[in-house]
Amino acid sequence: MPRRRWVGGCMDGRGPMLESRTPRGPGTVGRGTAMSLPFDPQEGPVSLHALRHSTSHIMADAVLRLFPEAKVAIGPPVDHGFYYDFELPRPLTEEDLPVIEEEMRKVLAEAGEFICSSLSRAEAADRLREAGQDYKLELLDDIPEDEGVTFYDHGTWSDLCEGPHVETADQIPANGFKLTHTAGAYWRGDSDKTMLQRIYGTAWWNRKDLRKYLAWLEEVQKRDHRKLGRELDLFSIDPDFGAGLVFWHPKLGQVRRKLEAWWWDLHEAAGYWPVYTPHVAGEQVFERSGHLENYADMIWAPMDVDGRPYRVKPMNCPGHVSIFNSRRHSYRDLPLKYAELGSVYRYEPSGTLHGMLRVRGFTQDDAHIFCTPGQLEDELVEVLEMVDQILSTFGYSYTAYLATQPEKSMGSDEVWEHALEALRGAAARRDLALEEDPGGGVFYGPKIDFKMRDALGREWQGPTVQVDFNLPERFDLHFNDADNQLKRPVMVHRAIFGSFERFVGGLIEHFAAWFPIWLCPIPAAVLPITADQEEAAASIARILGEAGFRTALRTEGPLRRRIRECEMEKIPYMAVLGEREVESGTVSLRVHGKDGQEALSVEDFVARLRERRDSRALEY
RNA sequence: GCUAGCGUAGCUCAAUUGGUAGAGCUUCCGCCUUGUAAGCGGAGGGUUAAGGGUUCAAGUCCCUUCGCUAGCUCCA
Repeated sequence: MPRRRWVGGCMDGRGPMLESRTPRGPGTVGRGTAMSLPFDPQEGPVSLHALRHSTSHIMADAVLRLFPEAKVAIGPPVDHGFYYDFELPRPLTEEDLPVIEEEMRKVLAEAGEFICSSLSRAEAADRLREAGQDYKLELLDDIPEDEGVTFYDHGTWSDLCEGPHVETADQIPANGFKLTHTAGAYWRGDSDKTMLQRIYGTAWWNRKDLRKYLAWLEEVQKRDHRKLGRELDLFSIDPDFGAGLVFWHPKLGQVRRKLEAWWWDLHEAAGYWPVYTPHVAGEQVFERSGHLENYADMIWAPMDVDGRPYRVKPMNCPGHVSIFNSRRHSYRDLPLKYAELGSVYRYEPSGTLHGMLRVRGFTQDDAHIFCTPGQLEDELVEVLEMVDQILSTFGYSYTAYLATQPEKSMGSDEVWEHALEALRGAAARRDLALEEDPGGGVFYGPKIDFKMRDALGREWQGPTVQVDFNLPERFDLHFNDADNQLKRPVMVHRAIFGSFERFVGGLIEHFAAWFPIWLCPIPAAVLPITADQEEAAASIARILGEAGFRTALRTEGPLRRRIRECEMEKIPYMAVLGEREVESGTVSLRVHGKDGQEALSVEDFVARLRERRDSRALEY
């Protein structure tokens, strides 16, 4: 939640944040991906937050002038801007936005001061009823009896609102805001309630900041993994096969292979064992696991095999549990760590699908740790270590959130306490700061979720480490302890990439598809200037290929054109070969993102590629 | 799933008030022999997402289905 700072106006408005709820929202680029834009800490003398909130009032005023019969709902500030929800006589189109903006400038010219006033509930209700503002009346009803009711007025506009706002309309720059898009939004975020029309806008202290933000948005669009995926032939989705099912094309397949190989290396070194489990299972498995009961909506419909219902797996855990349960375990066996790149299928509503980021079939980098309660903390330390190693390799910074016991949960308080202690203890040993998310845990156990920040400052849902009390109970897991008593093992569920689809989709945007050498599908191109250098070029390409670097040998067409083509294909290294180079046994190296060229020997070129690859360097 | 919008060649886009589809790039074939982000010429390519309807006539209007986009709800 963005920090709220008081700015001007009066202090009456201490009620619930009528309009300032929704930390999620707008800034979300690419829906449903759990990304949200960072809140810009750069604030002027008056809070940007207040500026945006006030701009949303100005917009509501303008909309009511254009549509006098409109009803208003809520209009909070959000990351980078604001929105306001309306019930309108007709659907809005893109063409309406400039018209509303124009009207806003007129409102701005006459708005004057933002005045806050405290009203009695009766007065407030009268005022809203008179205005026919039913949604606001509903909000009024929800304000607790012991809290004050405030209105914010400017010009002829009056709105039930907690504030805070700017002091006068003069503080809102006429060239610092822009309406960006419209969308549907349920009243109170409830899919059973009316669908309202939401208008999103962005607002800044000046034109320069606005332009900077718009340029940033443009960059976001340029990096959209769907756009790059098409342009660079990375992946596709074929409606004949089904929405939300991803085809990894050769170049992206190569990226994934490298990730997988590295992932397995790390896991083997950490004592995980690879396991493989079936993609379908008799329905009773998911009945017993509780998935059918708790996640019925996301499990694909059953298929009939010999008169018995089978399901495509939505999770890998029951499979790993089955392996664990296939024999008796001594405490000496523990911890047991099973790892699988497990493909799962989940039904996601059609409207939520989004490129590789939100799909219906995906592969998790899944692993389950079965251990004794006493081993839990050590195991968690190791997981946190691996999380850090993996995320920092890509240059992601991250924040960790500890989700504690929710109201509805299973397992004794004692068990929860032990697990939380282990999570906290592990974090402390790693010097990992934990943001608390009280009550945010899943019903079956506490967890640490990571949010990672990408090159554009956007937040993505990252790794997760969850302690699970549910499955060991449901599948009656046990091990024989040193005192010859059968005991319940603790089960830890963890994924670091999350899913390859989402993670790699994110990587495409994070790197703008300029993958580091160790992942880059085609790290180098060799370009002979004329046919006379073709033979030498082919030999260099062969040397690079033997060293493990896929290399493009491009001989057709003018050099300038080939360079352009390689640049557009995002090949970071281009070795140009002319008469001079062949004579001296060098290449003229053109490196993406660097000006000019450097001459170096073929050996040095290979050495440089090796160094970048083996160190998993982020720079070329 | 919901609200709104969209679906024209492999890609990016055109097609006056309904009058039977056009460009650039890509691809292919020639020519050009290239010094650091587009050399020149020619050719090929579309049952306008699919199906149905209105009309003398539908890319354009209506309906259904599929898919996509912005959000909402939900999620790895």
